[in-house]
Amino acid sequence: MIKDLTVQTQLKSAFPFLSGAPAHFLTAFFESGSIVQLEKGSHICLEGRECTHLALVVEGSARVYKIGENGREITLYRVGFGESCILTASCILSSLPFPAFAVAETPVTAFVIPASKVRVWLAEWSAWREYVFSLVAQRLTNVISVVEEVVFRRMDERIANYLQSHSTPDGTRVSATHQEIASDLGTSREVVSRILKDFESDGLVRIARGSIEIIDIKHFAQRA
Amino acid sequence: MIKDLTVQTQLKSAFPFLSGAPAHFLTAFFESGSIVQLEKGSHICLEGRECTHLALVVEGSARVYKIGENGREITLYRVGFGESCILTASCILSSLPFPAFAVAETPVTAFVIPASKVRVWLAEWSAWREYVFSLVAQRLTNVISVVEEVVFRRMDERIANYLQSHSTPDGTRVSATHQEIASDLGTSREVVSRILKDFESDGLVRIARGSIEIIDIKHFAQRA
DNA sequence: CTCACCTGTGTGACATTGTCACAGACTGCA
DNA sequence: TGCAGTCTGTGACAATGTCACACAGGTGAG
Repeated sequence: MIKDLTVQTQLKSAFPFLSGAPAHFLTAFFESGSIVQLEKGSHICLEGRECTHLALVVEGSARVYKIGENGREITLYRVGFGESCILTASCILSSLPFPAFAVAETPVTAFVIPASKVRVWLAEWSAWREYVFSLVAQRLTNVISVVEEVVFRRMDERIANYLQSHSTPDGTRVSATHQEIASDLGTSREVVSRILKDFESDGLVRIARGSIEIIDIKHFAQRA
Repeated sequence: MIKDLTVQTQLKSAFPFLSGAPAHFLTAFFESGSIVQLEKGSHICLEGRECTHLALVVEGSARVYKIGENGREITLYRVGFGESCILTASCILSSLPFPAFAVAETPVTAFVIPASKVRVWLAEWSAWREYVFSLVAQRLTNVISVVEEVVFRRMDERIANYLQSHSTPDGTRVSATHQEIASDLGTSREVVSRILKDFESDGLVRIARGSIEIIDIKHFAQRA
């Protein structure tokens, strides 16, 4: 139950479908859910678990990933501001177990609503339905593009891309360990180290402990 | 518009959500759509195209796949009896372009309904909503397991699995060319040939043109 | 301060998988 | 029979994954 008006305002800004919602839905929405705070590193959903609640992220970011027997990982997608752990929704609706892990990468503030409400609102509340549907659809196309990357792209290209999209706004620095990059891309740390080393000897980047500096942005972009 | 009662019966058996549907939905359903026949090999959806209709498969099977620059392919999933090209639905709902190819693997009979109806019924018809939702959710978990396979499993294991799940009921024969197997698994024909050859020299299978015979089911199962 | 310890990175050897260029083998049809 | 198209086999090499281990930098305890 959310009574605090500033929190309500915060939720409205994160979830545009709330603006313009009929008053009774809005009331029901705030009444049914509650705000939870998750520490960095805490698990949100566990593989194989049933999902009884849906978490809508108000602040922070969570990583949804798969993990192999050997300990290698691959990130499927991230859940951030205004999004929700939609795989949960998908489990709620198809009654399948959750097929991956989700972990908070930063401290996460989320609004949590019970599965039963998720279903009911889908029937009655068109904006809610569209929100959920389009999120699931986006995840599907998203995961499909992960498949495409993994199957068809070369590792150096993928790493170059990764560095570009994770760089500081000026495009010169990336804060990440080799292991973190490897876990996102579904490869091993050694491979990342090796390829970064190649980039470095080509004069494209400078490697430091825990960060990479892109020193030849123009040529680097060609690799990506 | 479907008037033929035997066709209506056929549709009802393929799509259980029609049984027990309110009469006006049933009428609207049969009025809005039409049956199409697709030849084997014909394309259903093309990558990057917008989707204006949703196809519900009554008979036959279609393959949804990605294709890389080098011509390599990987199958994301198949659409068969009672299912629908749900990626289309997902495009309809999120207004994203279709991110893959779909092709009829056998002659396909499908019931085609316009995108506008898909949306309208979602709001009003709970059985329809559940059908569409759970299908999208299934695809999502499905594609996620493709990612898992591709990233974490060894090729020999994946091929062994493939042969098992595509074998005749008695589990002894598989009708497929090496290229077909490769296209499903997202690898190249040479790799499939090589690994099958290994299986053959281990006495597990016998290779013929266009088919593979599993001659040591017990030991073969251990590879999978 | 020094040392043990933890995390992050570098490296070589080898296995697996992908790519390329061909060769050969089988099938259906003229 | 001979030809064309499809399917499979093979060797060389490149890219990636795995394993074992070395080393470097920082940090806290003593």
